[in-house]
Amino acid sequence: MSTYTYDYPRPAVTVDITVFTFHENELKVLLIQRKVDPFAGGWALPGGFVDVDENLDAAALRELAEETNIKNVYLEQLYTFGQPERDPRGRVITVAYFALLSLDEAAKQQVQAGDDAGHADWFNVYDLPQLAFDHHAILGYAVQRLRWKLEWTAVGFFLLPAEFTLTELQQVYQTVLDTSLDKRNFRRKMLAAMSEGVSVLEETGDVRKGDHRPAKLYRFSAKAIELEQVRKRFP
Amino acid sequence: MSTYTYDYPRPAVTVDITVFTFHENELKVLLIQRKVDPFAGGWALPGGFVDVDENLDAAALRELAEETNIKNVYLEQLYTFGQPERDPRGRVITVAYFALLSLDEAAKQQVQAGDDAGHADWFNVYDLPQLAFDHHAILGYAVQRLRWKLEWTAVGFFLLPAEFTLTELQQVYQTVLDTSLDKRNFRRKMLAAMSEGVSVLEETGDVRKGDHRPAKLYRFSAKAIELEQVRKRFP
DNA sequence: CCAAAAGTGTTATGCTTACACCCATGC
DNA sequence: GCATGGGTGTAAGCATAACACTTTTGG
Repeated sequence: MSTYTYDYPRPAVTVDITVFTFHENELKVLLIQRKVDPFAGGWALPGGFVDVDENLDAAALRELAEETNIKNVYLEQLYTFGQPERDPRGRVITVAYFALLSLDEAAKQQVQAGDDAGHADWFNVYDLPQLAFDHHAILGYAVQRLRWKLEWTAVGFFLLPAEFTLTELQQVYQTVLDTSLDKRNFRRKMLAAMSEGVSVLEETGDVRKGDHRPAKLYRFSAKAIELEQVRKRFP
Repeated sequence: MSTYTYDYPRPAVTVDITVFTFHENELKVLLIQRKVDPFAGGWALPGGFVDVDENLDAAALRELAEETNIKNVYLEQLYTFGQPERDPRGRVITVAYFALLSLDEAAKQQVQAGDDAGHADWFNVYDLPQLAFDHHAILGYAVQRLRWKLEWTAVGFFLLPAEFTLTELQQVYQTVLDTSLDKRNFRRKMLAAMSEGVSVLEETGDVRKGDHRPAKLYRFSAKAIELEQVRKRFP
């Protein structure tokens, strides 16, 4: 095997990805069961080494696809964790990512473990196993970021199927923010939300039938992705 | 010289720090003039390689001290830049930091260049030279972060001397946000700002004498650092 | 007809904004 | 006494928050 030599020691660089989705009224995160030491058999965030000629974002997407078979996620960089002791194998700096997967994408895509991972599975964020490395801290940071983004931007979009009811949307908010919300105020606020003069939500015209009164279906308007940008404090 | 060998190629990891201060009504950033290629003679953000057994934050503080003689800054991680082509010497991933230095600290500390740097100097953020590498992008990102933090938290504190007038504080806001603000509304909002039930600003009882009517001096109350946390959108 | 979830308005309060004049000092 | 920056109040409009009942469907 060929080797690579440098004048100074270099840390290894990895990416780790926290993927959230929303299913059965629970906020879920995707974990893999490690096949190899350290922490063999333990649960961890998906991730792996960054190739030398590879973008960080690309590395995150590649590792996600390789280890869990997931594609088409919303992805953003979260934070870089570099405590010297965070990996018992030596110095490993990890660039943590934050990803959101909609329920229908999650259903479509078979989440299955790749080469280095035993299993891949979804866990309720509020009921987690022990995690390898400092992944608990990374996940905590990711939850914070998710809460913040949900309050101030329209990322709820990425956690839901293309069409959804207002009650489903409210459940996402309530679960992620870990609080309960007033139904009337929630609906008014959501329906009033505008992005560049265009409503964030639009009716599809369809309804979802259930055991009781059918609920109108909505979709996020195409332009409404990062809209509703953080409000300015000084006009 | 000893060498270090690995089975797979590893990127080098650096930190780069964007240090802001406020002086003579200008928002300034600290740059160093590079002595070595690439970009010898050009201006760049201070920074350098992370030691293998060193925290990322510690690396940022060490490089800042070594290259510019600056200590006692407010420091936070900004973003990690890892485009494969961002450094002509090869793959270098940089963890960018964001730092704020108060005017009196800036005055106390002789900003002077260290080993690898020709000069260190303060530049008006709105009137910059060409920067080496992707440092212009990093700086742009840092300015965004500063604007955001100034609007939503009390970081203005870190850019001013321990005691300051409300007009000086307003000038910081106006310069950083690149806008003008209503004096009465600004004062009311600042004086009303509370953190955990305690006023963010308190009068020192002293005044600053100038050419005209003396201005009351204020300080940030000790607890008022990250206070005035981002307001919740859902009660 | 009953259970269950969907859906809907009003009022009070507090915050945000826009706006113009007097005050204290040094020269 | 005058020039200069320091300092102050109010009214209108808007967004937020609290709160309970009717509607529609399936069984």
